[in-house]
Amino acid sequence: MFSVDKRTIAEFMKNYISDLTVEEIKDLIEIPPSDMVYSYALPTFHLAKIEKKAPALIAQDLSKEVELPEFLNNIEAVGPYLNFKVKDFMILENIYKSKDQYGIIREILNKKKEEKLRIVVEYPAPNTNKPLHLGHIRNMLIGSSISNIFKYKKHHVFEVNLYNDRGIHICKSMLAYKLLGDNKNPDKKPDHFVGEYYVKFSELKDQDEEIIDDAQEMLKKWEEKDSEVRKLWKKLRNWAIKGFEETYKELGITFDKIYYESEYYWKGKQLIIEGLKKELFNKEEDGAIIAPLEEKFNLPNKVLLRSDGTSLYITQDIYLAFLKKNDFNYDKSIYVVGNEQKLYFKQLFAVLDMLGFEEDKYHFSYGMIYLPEGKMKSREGNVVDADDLIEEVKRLAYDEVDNRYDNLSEKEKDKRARIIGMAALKFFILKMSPKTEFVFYPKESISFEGETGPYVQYVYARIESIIRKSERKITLTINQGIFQDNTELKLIKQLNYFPEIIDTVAKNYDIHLIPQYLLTLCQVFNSFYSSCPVIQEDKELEDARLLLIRCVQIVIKQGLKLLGIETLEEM
RNA sequence: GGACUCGUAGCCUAGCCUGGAUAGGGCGUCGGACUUCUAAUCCGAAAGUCGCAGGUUCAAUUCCUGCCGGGUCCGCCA
Repeated sequence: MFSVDKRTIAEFMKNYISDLTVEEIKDLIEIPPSDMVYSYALPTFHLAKIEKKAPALIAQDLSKEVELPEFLNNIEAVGPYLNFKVKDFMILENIYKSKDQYGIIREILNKKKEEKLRIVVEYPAPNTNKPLHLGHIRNMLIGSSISNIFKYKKHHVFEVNLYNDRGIHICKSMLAYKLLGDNKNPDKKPDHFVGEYYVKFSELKDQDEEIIDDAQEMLKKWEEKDSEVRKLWKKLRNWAIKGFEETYKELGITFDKIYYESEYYWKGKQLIIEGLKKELFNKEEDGAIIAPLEEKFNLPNKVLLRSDGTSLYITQDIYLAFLKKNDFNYDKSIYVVGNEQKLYFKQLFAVLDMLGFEEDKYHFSYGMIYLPEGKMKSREGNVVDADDLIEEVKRLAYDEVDNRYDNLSEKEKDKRARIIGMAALKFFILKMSPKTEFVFYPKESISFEGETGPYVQYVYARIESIIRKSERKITLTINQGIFQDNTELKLIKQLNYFPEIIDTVAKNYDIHLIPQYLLTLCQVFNSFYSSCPVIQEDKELEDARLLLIRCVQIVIKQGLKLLGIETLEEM
């Protein structure tokens, strides 16, 4: 096997270009427009400047000068570009032999040495007083996908969750339950049950502002470990978590470790006080401890400890950073949190740096999801509930399946509905750049046509169907020069980019490149599908096309797997 | 007030970090394609001052400055 990427082309061209380094050439190489079958292109504008020759002439001269290497089909000058076409068969051979490992083929072939890192990924860190919503879904999909990608790259990944399970917001649900709950057990999904009392608290507060004092009183008792309050707290918290776990299961996510804020929130205090002793921080007249970030970091100062000496959110987060390092001895720690907390994380990381905790920390921030009526706010109840949404996409998918294949068993219909519905939901969110903010229109957003998860799954199923119907066995012994059709060549071209896409995603956290890549691949496939019959008289061509479509299938399956999306052999 | 961020056809979105081939897709609209491997598909068409104005460059959607418009955040919430 031999895998060709930008670097391979650059190393080859270095033989003919003395004015630039391999690295410089590599950075110049681009991917030609999609209607061309060339895999890579070298624009000659830079060389033109150095050599004081017309770009088109340089491309011409180079094309005459170069000796075609084994891994290329041809090299051609087109205007100011020198275009390269990677040998078709080599690409298919790479995929067919390396199977699901194709995305990391360069590592396997040892062309690329990568350090194996220990990486901690923290998400979604919900509050334990209300159910998960659409924002959490985006968070979880991003968190688990980036974890999948790092795992695929053979890093040692630890997915950790953190429960914000203490504080005034928790006591609000507790108080409402105490007053109105009649000591009932949940009669629905337990996190929804708990969430109802959070909403009920708001209603109580509308009637009587002073109820907030009772919640404060309850918080005080909680901190004093009052056994009654703790008992109530434990009951509600466990219900909430039990409910969350059902949702995690639906989404297919699991965690290696769970942190509970309640178990360590006070421990950060010690670190702050030590910092104060080292004169890293300042004590205000009223007793609050402040991190001076303005001069050194050009950030607003941050309060680390309240004037009454109690912890703030950042107090415990500072401790947690040390705790995670201690637990996992990580090389890199990733926090998947929305972009509204960008400043907060800059401040947190700055404070940690001041404390000498100079680990590799990264805030993986993503854009907020808005509703047509504005920002989602749990308190006001204008949220898209995660479980409702999951149910809805499954229901919509069920109807699609039911309309097409009425005679399937209920069990099979449900299975397909689950896999297709979840694909639609996950793909819809992951195909957009994590940075993009978007408005979610509940009725229109989930579709099964166009740029969707089911569109990609459909290609997979179509291929499976062809392979099932063909009498031939898939083999690597094909006529290597047989691919002539434009759609065949474009399909093979596209297949070659998968490993480079994976690299870019791991480097830049651009998860959406995977869905975008798969869409392009599937669009080219569907084009191929309508113009090139696979099963046919010419068995030599059939064999070659069978191999080609199997390779497409391998890449689709692995690409979707990284996104937590399953494939179906029939749909 | 300050910091950050976004503005690409009627709607949604990719490309911007690292400037280069006629700015890719999708939805919707209009017109075609199921006696042939699954039409959740494909083919074609109409639709764009890449917010506006400057600047840098052989070359700007991409980099820089200013402006206009939206959003998020800004010491004792989480």
